[in-house]
Amino acid sequence: MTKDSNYAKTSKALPSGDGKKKWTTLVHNGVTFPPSYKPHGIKILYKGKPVSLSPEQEEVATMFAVMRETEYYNKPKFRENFWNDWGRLLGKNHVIQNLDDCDFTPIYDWNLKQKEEKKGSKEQKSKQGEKYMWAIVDGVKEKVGNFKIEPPALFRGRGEHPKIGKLKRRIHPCDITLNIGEDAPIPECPIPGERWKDIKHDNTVTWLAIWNDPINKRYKYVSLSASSSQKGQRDKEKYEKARKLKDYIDSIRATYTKNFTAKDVSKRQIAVATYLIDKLALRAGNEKDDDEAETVGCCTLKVENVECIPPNKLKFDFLGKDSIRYVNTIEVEPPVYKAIGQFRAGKSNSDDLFDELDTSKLNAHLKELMPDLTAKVFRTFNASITLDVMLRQETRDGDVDQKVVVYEQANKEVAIICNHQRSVPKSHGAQIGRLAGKIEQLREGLKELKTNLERARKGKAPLEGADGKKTRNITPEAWEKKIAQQMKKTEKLEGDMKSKEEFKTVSLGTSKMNYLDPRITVSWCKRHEVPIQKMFSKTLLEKFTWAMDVEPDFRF
DNA sequence: AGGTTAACTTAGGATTCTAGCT
DNA sequence: AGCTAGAATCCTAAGTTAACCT
Repeated sequence: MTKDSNYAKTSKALPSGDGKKKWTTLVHNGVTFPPSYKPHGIKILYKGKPVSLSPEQEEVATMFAVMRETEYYNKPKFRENFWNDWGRLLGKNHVIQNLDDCDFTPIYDWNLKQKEEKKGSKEQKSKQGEKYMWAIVDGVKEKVGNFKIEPPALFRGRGEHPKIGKLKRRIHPCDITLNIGEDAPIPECPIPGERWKDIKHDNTVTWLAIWNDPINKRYKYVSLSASSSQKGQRDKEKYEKARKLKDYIDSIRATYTKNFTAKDVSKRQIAVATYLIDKLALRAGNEKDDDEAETVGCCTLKVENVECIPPNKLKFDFLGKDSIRYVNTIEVEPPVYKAIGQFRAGKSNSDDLFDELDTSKLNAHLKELMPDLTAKVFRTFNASITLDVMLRQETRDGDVDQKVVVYEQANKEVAIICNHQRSVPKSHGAQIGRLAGKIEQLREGLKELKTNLERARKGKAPLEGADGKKTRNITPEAWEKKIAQQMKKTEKLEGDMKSKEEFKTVSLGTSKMNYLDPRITVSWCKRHEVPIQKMFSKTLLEKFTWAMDVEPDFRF
């Protein structure tokens, strides 16, 4: 027992997850910290003249300088917030009086060169930190997820976040509370002369370390990796709950359909909101503070986010999680159309569509329909059932690659339902260009082949190739075969190009990682003799170990 | 009843790795 | 062998949920 630690006893925890016991023994080595700042001494220019900076001022200037090629750099809010924090470090009487007269090019160039040099000498990928990588939970060695404490940086919030560009200060051991087994040795603080904030022994929670985020008023946690049995267990429970929804969904749908026309507005709003969450896989939509980006989910939809298009279509247009835009026009049952019209009536654009509703009321209602049901369960359900049904319907006998295409098609459908997007890859334009070029080349080649076919039919020798090479003298049938091959090749490339264009903003990974019950994929692989390695990367295989022994006839 | 806090899941972008090409 | 596109992994922001507080 190490109850004689020098650390203050923490007062009883407030809400702590579900309060259930998460482990019996827990041993780990704490966390690591980024290296302290090494000043480079490169001077920036102010109104064209070099300026010396203190190491602290230089560190923050460097964070800004290296972001020159990012979208953030020219955002007024980003510059304003950065200048606020950096200006404070410079002090009121500093030579530098405004940001726009600063030229960070010397530091930017220095950084480019550093990166180049690092690439050249790809040494030191040493396994330092190896000991931090593992925890022992109930006697089992498990991987730790994120034992590296976040380095200081300029805050990169998504979308129009009011705090972008603010300095996220360095985290020290005195910010970190560790959670560890009572009998485990307390990890030595990795920074000499410093000490942890606190040590806890709370086995009702899963985190190993916690600190307060300096930018937003929220906690950051260190916990086990997704491959741990603890996380695996939770993951399985999540999918089991979503499967349970299958038994209730018909009655839930009947209930909300009936309530589309309820007299009570609140009841009607709950019905329509539940419908949207079910049909469109919308997120619940919690209230957000003024110091966050303005995004919405179902319960926080504004009047301006939903347009009624006669006779019975709704157009949704809003910024959701991560400020990703959701645009979708759907046809709805007339009672839904009518209800939405009623909710919009007499309000201004920025008013709440569901003024009688919030996530706690909604979830409270869902719990009456099915034990432990919450809004997010519908997303999991929708995604997984879609994959299960599509794979059963679409998979044909054939080669593995064709089956994988079917899977990706289903995966893509899910990603679209869930609105999982990515930004267009930088090289997308070039890639499309290259494909188009190849297709053009093939078409030219095709012309030549056709000419030669005609000539062969007339008994003439083939033309000299465009590349100046002599072409063999072959039969018309052989030319026809070549032409058919070439056309197939062209069609394939055209297909590639079309799907590349279609997929350019669709992100498949998020649903695979978080929404698709891995047992659907594993059982499908077993039924169709597709190696599971083809579907899951190494880390996903580790995350989904709990699903690997599923029966081939598993249905979600 | 509504606000706050805590804990855990989900998310896209950045960075790093790797396989399949010249 | 060296390059590079795309995949994999890393990073950390931004959601959801429920219990507690007032």
